[in-house]
Amino acid sequence: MFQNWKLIKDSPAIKESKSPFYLHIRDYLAEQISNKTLRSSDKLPSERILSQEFSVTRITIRESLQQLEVEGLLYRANRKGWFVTPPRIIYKPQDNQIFEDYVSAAGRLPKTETLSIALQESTRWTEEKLGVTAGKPIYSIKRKRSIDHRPVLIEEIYINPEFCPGLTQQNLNGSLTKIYKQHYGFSITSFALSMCPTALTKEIAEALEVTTGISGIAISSKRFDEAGNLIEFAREYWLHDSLEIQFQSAPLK
Amino acid sequence: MFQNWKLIKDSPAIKESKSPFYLHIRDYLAEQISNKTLRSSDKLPSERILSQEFSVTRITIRESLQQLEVEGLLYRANRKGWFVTPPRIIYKPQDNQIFEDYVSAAGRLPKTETLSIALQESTRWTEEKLGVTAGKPIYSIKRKRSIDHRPVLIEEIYINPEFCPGLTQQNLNGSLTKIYKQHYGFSITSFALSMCPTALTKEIAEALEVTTGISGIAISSKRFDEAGNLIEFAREYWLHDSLEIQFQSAPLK
DNA sequence: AAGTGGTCTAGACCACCAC
DNA sequence: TGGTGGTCTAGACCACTTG
Repeated sequence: MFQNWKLIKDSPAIKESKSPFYLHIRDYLAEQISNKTLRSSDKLPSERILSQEFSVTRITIRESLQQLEVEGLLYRANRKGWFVTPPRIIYKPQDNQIFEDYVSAAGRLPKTETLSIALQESTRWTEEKLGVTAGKPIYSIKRKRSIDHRPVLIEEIYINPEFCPGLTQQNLNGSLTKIYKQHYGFSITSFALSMCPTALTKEIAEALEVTTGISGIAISSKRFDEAGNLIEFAREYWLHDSLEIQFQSAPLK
Repeated sequence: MFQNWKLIKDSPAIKESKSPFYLHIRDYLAEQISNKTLRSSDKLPSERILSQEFSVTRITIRESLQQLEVEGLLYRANRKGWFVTPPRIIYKPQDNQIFEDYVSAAGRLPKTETLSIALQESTRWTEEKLGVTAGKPIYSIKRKRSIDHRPVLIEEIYINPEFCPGLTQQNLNGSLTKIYKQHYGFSITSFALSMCPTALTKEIAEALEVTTGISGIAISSKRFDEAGNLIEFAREYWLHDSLEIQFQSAPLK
């Protein structure tokens, strides 16, 4: 499979191209992905093998791999190796769609796993975000969501228990929106989002089984019911390579 | 200013912390930014100076700096050095606001510079995106936009000349929307956007005076007039550290 | 001309993972 | 236990920027 990977560093074509050799390796690997020699989720040979193949040091091959990581073509599972990134999922904020639904609609397999749930005292920070008096209890939920068995986001949700007492009794490995509707009789009808490229912290990266410090997208949201009550404040941390955000203005009048 | 930057690698606190030393340096520098010892747009000492200060090799200090770059706290101007990143600008796609307006409204200085403009033959790619028959002429414009004298995005715009003949005669260092309105009598009333984290190519990075391959946000858009005509197709490449995207659902009924 | 970041070599030891 | 990626040392030469 990885035979005949030859890219000659001292060949005239490369010497006169002026771009550094690690970018030639990058192009070479990108081509393998593009022509499907390397397919979605394939594991690459180890860094040491690759550095032998291309006759460079590990530092150089790592620059090529990191470049492809930034581009979203490759990812690494912490200490497990390098893999070809699966296609991005399309996220349409204005549709206010449920994760399970839009992932399934794309022909992929969604999964939500609850990492922790607690009824804890509101801090000054959650007080500010959620509008609950400091010291009062709020629900704090942490979940991990995967697509085709690859973890793609961690979310932290803070919920005002006034609107959904006994929430901890529910099965939270699905849509909160549905639980609100079925068990508490209200709907989420409006929301505000903020999306920001950031780096994934150690804690988030470990939960997603990726290397600390790679880039991600942080999405903060506030969600309201019909009456305008602020029900929850949430933060999602997505792998940067898993997401494409689409937006359309209101249709023509 | 950079005196007394001491962080002792072999101190017990750091040794027992388990995290790699380059992250301690990262934390140290992040703290200097947070407490305003290092301020927006300040230049850092050179990598060699920093590596002496912290008693590590350049490779290690570069890992710290690159980490802060991914987080958006530092940026580097190509071969000029490392600088503290200015605050992000907030971008609200649904407002369909003009760059000059939302940057000014944030108390910052916008600037648009036209890099090139041409009436060229439509390719298969632009044909597909713009719906113009291949071989027919289309306007192709490339612009650079800055905030407070820092280039933050490059945009490539492809326009169907059927709706705005003689466009090249206009001053394009401002809002195209305004030109459409004033000179051609139509308005942009709907649009579709797609936003995607990517890496900046060599060409884009050079135009923005940053290092090739750093992460960015690619925003593709199609914009339509009142009658639903597709006027233009555009691609913007933003520095990832310059942008926060905000979105709000329709107000309550 | 001096200094900067960009690229690269040739090693090393470690923590962790799969077998 | 052997191999992986993660971290780090101690250098080097180059292209480019700044004075």
